[in-house]
Amino acid sequence: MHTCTDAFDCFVSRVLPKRTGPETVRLFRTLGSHVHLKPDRHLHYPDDEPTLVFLCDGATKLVAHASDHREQVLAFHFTGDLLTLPAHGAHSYTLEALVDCDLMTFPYAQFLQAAEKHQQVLTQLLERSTVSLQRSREKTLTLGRKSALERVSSFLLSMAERIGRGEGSEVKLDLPMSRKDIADSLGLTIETVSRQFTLLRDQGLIRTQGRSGVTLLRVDELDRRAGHLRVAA
Amino acid sequence: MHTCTDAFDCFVSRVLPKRTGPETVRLFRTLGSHVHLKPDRHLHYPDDEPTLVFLCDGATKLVAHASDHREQVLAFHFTGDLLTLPAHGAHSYTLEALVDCDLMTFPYAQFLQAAEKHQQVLTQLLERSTVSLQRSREKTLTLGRKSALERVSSFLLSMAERIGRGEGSEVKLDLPMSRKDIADSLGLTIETVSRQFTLLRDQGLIRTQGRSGVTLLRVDELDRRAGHLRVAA
DNA sequence: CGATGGCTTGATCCCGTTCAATGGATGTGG
DNA sequence: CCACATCCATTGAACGGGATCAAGCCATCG
Repeated sequence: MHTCTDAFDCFVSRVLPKRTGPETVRLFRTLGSHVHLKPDRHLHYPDDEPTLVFLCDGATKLVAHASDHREQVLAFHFTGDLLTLPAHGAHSYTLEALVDCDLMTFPYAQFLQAAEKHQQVLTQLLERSTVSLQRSREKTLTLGRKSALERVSSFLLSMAERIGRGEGSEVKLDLPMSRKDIADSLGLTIETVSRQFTLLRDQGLIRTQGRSGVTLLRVDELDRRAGHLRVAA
Repeated sequence: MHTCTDAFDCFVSRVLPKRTGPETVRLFRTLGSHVHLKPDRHLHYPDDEPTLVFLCDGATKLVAHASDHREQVLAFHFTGDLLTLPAHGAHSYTLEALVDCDLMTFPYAQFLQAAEKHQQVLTQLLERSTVSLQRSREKTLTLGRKSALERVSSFLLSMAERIGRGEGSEVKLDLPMSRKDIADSLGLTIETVSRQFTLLRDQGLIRTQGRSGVTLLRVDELDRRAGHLRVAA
């Protein structure tokens, strides 16, 4: 763990307002640490206080751990995402890399204090926190009231929005997470996820290439399968 | 819907910093509306932009609606809570009163603009948003990986924290929500929730009085039943 | 090209749902 | 203040979707 100019610069340009004074930039630099994570490794952070993480490059999963070694993936994150790792309470949390990752970490309380005089940073934190909350709420609905097929359809549509490359009416995806990760995110088992992929493939809604490649062929039909109220145009 | 000094004053004292200038208070007053909701009625709000709600008094549930008339309770709120109603996307949302409620509503974007010069308000919004996110994440774990008994135990412990009255080693609860609401919050059916209540009663962990009264007799055992990693002291 | 680990497919089981009936708390009119 | 009606909660029996257990399959990498 050392301070790396590259990653920090990435943080500055993506999170701090354009015209931030050099002394403020220096303050944030003293608070932040650069960490590189290899796939399947998790971030070590103090478990008694929250940590703010900026994902400069890569993809991660935020995992909650319950008793009996059960795991639930709370969220996936991609390049440019800003996230807060909660202090451990009734459950514990880990941030794990799906691919090689570069991230900047900050002690949450100190970061907030430093940001207090810069409402643009606060506003941005609030905005991103709201987006996270919104995603988490959608996931709550998905886990609470949807069937396996609906969950997998929702997942694919959600990934399409975040990392999909549109090609005409199709959307191409290169999933950085394994079937196990998807299952842990949707409250299902590997086997069930696999069966839903097969089902969607047999219905002609998706095409799969190898382990990580997925092409969405009929987004409208997926919306319907996902149990969405409004179907995308 | 009209401007009511009482409810607004409640908002001012609970959300705005102590020394807020009268012109700022006036600005927030022009943005906010006071609404009284009777039990089972829901708040009407524009579905294309988020709304900020301060719950002056009462208890509400935030409900997400999927296709096929399925409902998922995303969160319960109690007196003093500040919450954001999202704009409708793939799903729609309603805020419904569990008991008589007084609330102040603000257009989110305008509220944020008014708050921009007052970082204490921003900080508070951020703080409350973080708490909501944290609760939502706990719920995600609960819905994704826990059994019916664990879910109901988690629910009771969570309610104990928020509206419980400790009496010695016992905690007394007066639940404002019905079994249906609890079921919709936990991704279960009324019948299953009822069965878990019976189970916990038979095991001597809780006592029930009428429909809404619950006394937690063994918090430590409930923690264990809830699948928590750490058991409360 | 062969080994490894993840993915897919199949058979059986179980927890929570569904359907159905009973029980009991709350509230109203006599 | 009690009888009754209503609605919610509880209890029971049967069903089903996804989990579990168990093989095979095939991408990916040495």
